[in-house]
Parts: sequence; C-alpha cells; structure tokens
Amino acid sequence: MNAKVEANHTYCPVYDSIELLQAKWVLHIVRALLKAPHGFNELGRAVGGANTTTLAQRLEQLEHLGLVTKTVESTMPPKTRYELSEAGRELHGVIAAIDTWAQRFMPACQAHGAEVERAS
Amino acid sequence: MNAKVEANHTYCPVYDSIELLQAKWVLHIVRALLKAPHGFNELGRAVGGANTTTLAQRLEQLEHLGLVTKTVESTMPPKTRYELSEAGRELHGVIAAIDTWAQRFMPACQAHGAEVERAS
DNA sequence: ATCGAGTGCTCTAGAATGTCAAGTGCTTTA
DNA sequence: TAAAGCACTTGACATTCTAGAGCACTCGAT
Repeated sequence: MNAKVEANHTYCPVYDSIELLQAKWVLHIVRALLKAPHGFNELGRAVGGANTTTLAQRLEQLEHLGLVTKTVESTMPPKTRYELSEAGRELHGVIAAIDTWAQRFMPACQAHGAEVERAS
Repeated sequence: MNAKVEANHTYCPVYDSIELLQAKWVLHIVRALLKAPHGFNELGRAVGGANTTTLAQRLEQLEHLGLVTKTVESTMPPKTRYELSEAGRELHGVIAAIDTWAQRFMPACQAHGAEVERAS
C-alpha cells in the first residue's frame, strides 16, 4: 500500500501489522471469520455491509498474505468459503483485546441501547 | 464516519471499537503515545510520516472521544503535548496483542532484517 | 542581526481509496 | 414464470488522505 518509510528508521514488524490491520474492513472480516467460515455475500453482511468491490479486493489481499483461505466448493451454483489460516486464527488475541477494551470504554455506544448484541 | 448500519442488527460496542481503531493512523498514534507523550510534529514523525492535515484531524477525533489529551504548554514558542487518557492507555492490551502476533506471523517483514527495532 | 531550522497548525488542490449501481450466468424457491 | 440467491466484475462517483506551501514565532549558529 504505502512503502516509503522503510528506508528511514529500521522499521519493525509491528508497524507493518498495524498497517495491515487498519485497512478498512480487515478487522471486521477477521472477527466474522473467527466465529465461522463464511461465503462471500454472507461475509459482506456479517461484516456490517461492506460493498462487494472492496470486499473482493480485501479478501484477495488477505488471501495473498496467507491470513485467509478461499475454497471454491462448486462452480456453477457458485459457492465459496472463506476461512482463516493459522496466522489468521491467531489474531483472535487481538480481537479479544479489542473486545475487552470495548466493553470497558466505549463512549459513543454506551449511551445507545445495547440489549440484544448477540446478533449474527 | 459512517453511520448506516446501526438501524439494522442491534450493533455492539466491539463493532464501533473496530471502526475507531481501523481509522488510518489511529493505532500508530496510540502505539507512539503509549511509549511517551509527544508533540505534534514529533508525533507525526514517530508515527511514520503522517501528514499534518490528517494527523490534526485524527487527533481532534481522538481527543473528542476521550482517548487522547491535548495540553498546550506555551502559546508562542508553540508547544503542545499529546498523551493518552486512561481509556487510551488501556489500549496497550490491543497493541500488545498485535505486537505478539507480529512477532510470530509477519510474512512480508520476516524476510527483511530487523535488528535494531528500538528506534525513536 | 540575519539565516536556517524547528514549533503547531490550517488551507488548497490533487491523488488514492472506497462505494454505489448495475450486470453476468446459473440455480433454487415461490 | 418470476423473483431472489450465489460470487463476483466493471465503470462512474464520493469520500478520504496526501503533498506542499504558508503563518506567526523562537532558538542556535554565523
């Protein structure tokens, strides 16, 4: 995505990971996929309504990076399955940390009503 | 930023947190600020070269959300200090998780050399 | 005393990125 | 038979980020 700092001050893997995770939808995708594998449109919905263009692109990236595995189950009534690879699954720690934090500090959302929350 | 899903399926705080954290530079800012408070330009550099416009905007958001505190120390030889509030500091768990993950799985970066890494 | 660099920002224009809407080819459900 | 689902792609459009200059001012060096 951007590659310009690297020459500067010795850059560490954490920086790159952050770059990766902050890309739009990535964390949502990981979170959804941690719960269960999903199909394409299904994933789009689970993630909160990402549009297909971006989703396809992001999934391709994640697959390329080896975080996500794509399995085509049948060609003509199209059926695909996206799931996390080992590296991807190991991100559960990150999601869990966010989860924990969210429950303690979530200014904007606390005011609203959050009763059901176990949805999808 | 975007507010369109909310009417749909009861949305949880985690979703919002992810939205928050995936905004460009936010995680970098938090990471930098976890190590120490920074001035504006200083922070821009620590973060890996965010441009001033975006940085100012992001900091304003974070301040508004109560994650970051801005202290103006002197007006005319301009001196500002940005530091994390409690909620912000508690994000160290998230950063730590990313840190751990990064050291185990960082495809693109592992190939490179990463000796010094304590920079800045 | 003047130059150059640094402080914290804001402004404008342009590049990058994400999104919407529609369409493809085919199956299942109503 | 019609409508809706699947997994995507393409092209136009919107939002977001960036580069770069500039402001008002101080400090260290020449």
